[in-house]
Amino acid sequence: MIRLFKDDMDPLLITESGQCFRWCEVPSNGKEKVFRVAAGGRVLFLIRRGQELDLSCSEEEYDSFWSEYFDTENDYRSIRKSVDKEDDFLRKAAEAGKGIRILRQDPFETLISFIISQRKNIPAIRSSVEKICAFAGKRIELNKEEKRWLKEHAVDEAAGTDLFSFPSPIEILNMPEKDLDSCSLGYRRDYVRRAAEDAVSGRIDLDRLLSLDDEELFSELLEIRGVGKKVASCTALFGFHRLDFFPVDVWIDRVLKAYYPGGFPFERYRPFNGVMQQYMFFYGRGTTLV
DNA sequence: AGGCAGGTTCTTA
DNA sequence: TAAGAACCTGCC
Repeated sequence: MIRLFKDDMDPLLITESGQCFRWCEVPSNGKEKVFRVAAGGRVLFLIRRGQELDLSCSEEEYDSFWSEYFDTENDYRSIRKSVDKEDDFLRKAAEAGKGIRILRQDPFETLISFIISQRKNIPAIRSSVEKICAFAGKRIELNKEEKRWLKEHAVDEAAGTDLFSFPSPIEILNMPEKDLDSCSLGYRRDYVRRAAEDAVSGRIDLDRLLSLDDEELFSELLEIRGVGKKVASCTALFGFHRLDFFPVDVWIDRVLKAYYPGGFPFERYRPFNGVMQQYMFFYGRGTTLV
């Protein structure tokens, strides 16, 4: 199906944005880049043509799941427009990051993914996450229409096979020890297992966290082993869709030091500081900072 | 071959 | 309250 986006939507930038680890470009013999995302126990393939998106899903599935996942409620163009004209760096960053959206990802998947992310580079994070899915997730089968879509767009069949959902807490808990050991988690393994245990036992109640305000949510996330300020902010921003969180990692730290020695104007961009963070992260990583 | 990667925890002063 | 070391693993 085809969907027209009124504002920003670029699968390439989202794949590279660092907010998600299960987006990727898949090999295709066609002229256009084809992207794939696994989320919510489903898989979707996408091609962008300007403002248009060619999607492998049905209209019903789009309306019932992907539309919300893409956060179509928010107008990112207007958020970009709010950038201070005098702020040269942020203006350029927002222009370069046009197409990034903050996805509405699953809280548990986001929590585990960012626990894994500490002291790892992005390819290593992706690799660990995929291994966990393959060991403990449920296999995702494509239906006829989706297979036909792949054929029509000259996508290698392999891109649609051996796909797995991100496991639930109980599925992670049920993993044989040797399987979890094979996910290259290193010292993060115990954090992951413990978070899964606590989610199963109810010591961590993600549904309850949904109802908390930003400040309460943040302090509750910090209680989780292996979760510090950075991981808690990322989980709140990407997993709970709290758009005002502003995770500070090594890249953002460099940006802040180089361009905002007097401090970043958080008051100005409330409640969308997290969106600005994404632009700054993306642009800062792509540019060489002094 | 040794250092480092989207941090957090633990120890020490 | 703050600085410093240790931590798994893979990759250059």
